Amino acid sequence: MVSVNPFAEFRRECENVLAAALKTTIPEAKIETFPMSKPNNPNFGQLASSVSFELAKNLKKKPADLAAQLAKAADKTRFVMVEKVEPAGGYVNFYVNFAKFSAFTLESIGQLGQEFGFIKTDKPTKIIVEHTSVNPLHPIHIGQARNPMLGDALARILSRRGNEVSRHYYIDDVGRQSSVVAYGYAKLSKPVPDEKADLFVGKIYTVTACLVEIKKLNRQMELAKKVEPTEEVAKITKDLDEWMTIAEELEGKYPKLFKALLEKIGEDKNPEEEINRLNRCYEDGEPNARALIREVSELCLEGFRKTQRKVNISYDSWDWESDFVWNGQVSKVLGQLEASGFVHNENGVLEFDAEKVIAKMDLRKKLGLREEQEVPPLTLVRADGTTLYTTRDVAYTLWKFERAQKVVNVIGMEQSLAQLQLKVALYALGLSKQAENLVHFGYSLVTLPGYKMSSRRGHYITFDEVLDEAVKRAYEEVSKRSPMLTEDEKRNIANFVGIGAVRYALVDVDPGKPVVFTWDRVLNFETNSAPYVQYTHARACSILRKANKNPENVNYACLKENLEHELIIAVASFPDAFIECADYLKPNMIADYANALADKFNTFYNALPVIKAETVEITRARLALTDAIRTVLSNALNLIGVIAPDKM
RNA sequence: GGGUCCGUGACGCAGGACGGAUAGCGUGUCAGCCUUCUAAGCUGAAAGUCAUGGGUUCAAAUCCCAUCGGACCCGCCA
Repeated sequence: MVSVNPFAEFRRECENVLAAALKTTIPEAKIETFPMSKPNNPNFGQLASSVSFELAKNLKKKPADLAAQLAKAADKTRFVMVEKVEPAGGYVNFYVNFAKFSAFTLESIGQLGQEFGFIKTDKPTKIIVEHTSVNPLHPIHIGQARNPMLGDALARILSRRGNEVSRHYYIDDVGRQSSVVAYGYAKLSKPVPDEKADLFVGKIYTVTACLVEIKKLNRQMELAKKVEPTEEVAKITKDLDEWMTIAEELEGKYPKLFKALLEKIGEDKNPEEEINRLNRCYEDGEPNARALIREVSELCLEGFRKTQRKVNISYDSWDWESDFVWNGQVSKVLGQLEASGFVHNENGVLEFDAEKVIAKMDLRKKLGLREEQEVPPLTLVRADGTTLYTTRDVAYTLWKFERAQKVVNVIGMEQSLAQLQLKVALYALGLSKQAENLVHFGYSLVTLPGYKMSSRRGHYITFDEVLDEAVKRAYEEVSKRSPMLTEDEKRNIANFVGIGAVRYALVDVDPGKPVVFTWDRVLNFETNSAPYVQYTHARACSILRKANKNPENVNYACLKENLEHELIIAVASFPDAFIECADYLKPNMIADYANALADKFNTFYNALPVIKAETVEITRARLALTDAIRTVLSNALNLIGVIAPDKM
């Protein structure tokens, strides 16, 4: 007998037993679903129901008496995987028949192998997962890296769930920052990078942005002094101080580049204006602007792609934001929004009245908003006629929904409001179905101790740096722990250990919680890390390798130890964990699951011999168990994009 | 000012959608375990008002309200 979800079979049997018992004892009680939970103590069995507490209320009886009654009424002749049913403390406890359940579970895992646990959904859906989408201005920094780690894990998980998943990278090349970097790049006469391209572009961006900002502040200062000298001047002075400090830092870090840009930008009276003009030309699709901005963006993306290859992440589609402006889809959607009646002109700019839509369509509850919570309006178009990010995102979202039924946007929490307004815009356009299938998967920022990372200020640690350091540290570890390995082996191990450690560390924490970046957090090679789980997997492989035989005619009944039973339950529950993590989008759960299973296996490993077990029969059964654990660890790691090695 | 998210041993975290039995794990501290399948490991000890105060309930870390503390948002930025 093979099952895709062994534990669920057991649970179903318990439910049936309980339902039948209830029918014979208290036929008048109507209970649709039985509350079933895993007791935290194995002495209470493998599943427990607190149904008696609920019944007690209406029947005015003691829960303990009801539990006893129900347990007694359980029809033993129908038991397959249930061993016994016992009342305790008001609960009805179900004990699994391990002789049968172990066989059932381990044979299922043996049969299904790499597919075990990946239960397919009843309704396969086309899903677009948009993730990363770092602006093509600077290298991906460690704060932003949380995004692809989560996004890729989500894509893997949803795809394993049986959906048709497409991974999209949205290239935001229309924003004003793109014009900033392009302006600096042009001023330097389009230099050829002498280092990784995104790093190179990032330097130009930071220095240009800084110099332009200072120039702008200086001009504002002069104006402010003429009119109202006090408050305004103080604020500008403060900003100016900050940017001057940054300028000093940048000059120290990249003296040549700084000097060159200072000189070139100095030629322009008002760089701000030049940049705005470039931005306008780009949106208009003017050929020179197009060529220039696309060139810098491509340069930067070239660097991104290298980084992505390192971490084994790929995309099915690279979507240029500018395409939606140029092909008229943005203006088309603007027209539709205007026609919806929720857009008005306010001092020359177009505003979308999200609040009005919500009130009129009675969306507050649907959107999970409180009664009194108001949603601010969204500006769609600037006075100069250029569009804003969210406006363009509406057009992009419509495009996505032409290709998928569901869209998951992996975007930082700080954009929650914009994502909400985007959704409201879909409602305004009469696209309720799409709006409901638009998911904002938000996550909190990664900060540096003391301050926020800021690309514009050049304050960041790049993802590449972290990965390189991780691999370097992993190499030192391997060399120390396994000096006998060949150089190639060490390098290979260092690579998947280092990268795995970083991936795991960024996926492991609840996305809603902020992470303060420290090296030892990301480069953890001990318990609760990818290396720990990888190591455990390698250990299991090692045993199987040394045993050198495929167990046949296994007598699973000789797995009698508590540790073995716990492991059986743990692996049998993997499908449940997978379903939950897929349907509730909880990638971090998989990391926890893998770590918990590894913990249990390591305890088992230290306590009970496999190859040198008391009898050959036990060895065979334990090998089967070890093999199942190996499979499940590997499948779990696979979901979060971490390699499960045979050896390390 | 308004809103969203968060607050769990010294530190870092899990559990929270769906309320149930003594709240898990790691780091650090202390005491141990390599002639036995990989010590990136394991065993044991000390360490908790689950931010605070109310409420709902037979039962609250979990649900509701308030307060305090932290992060983020409220832009003709993205």
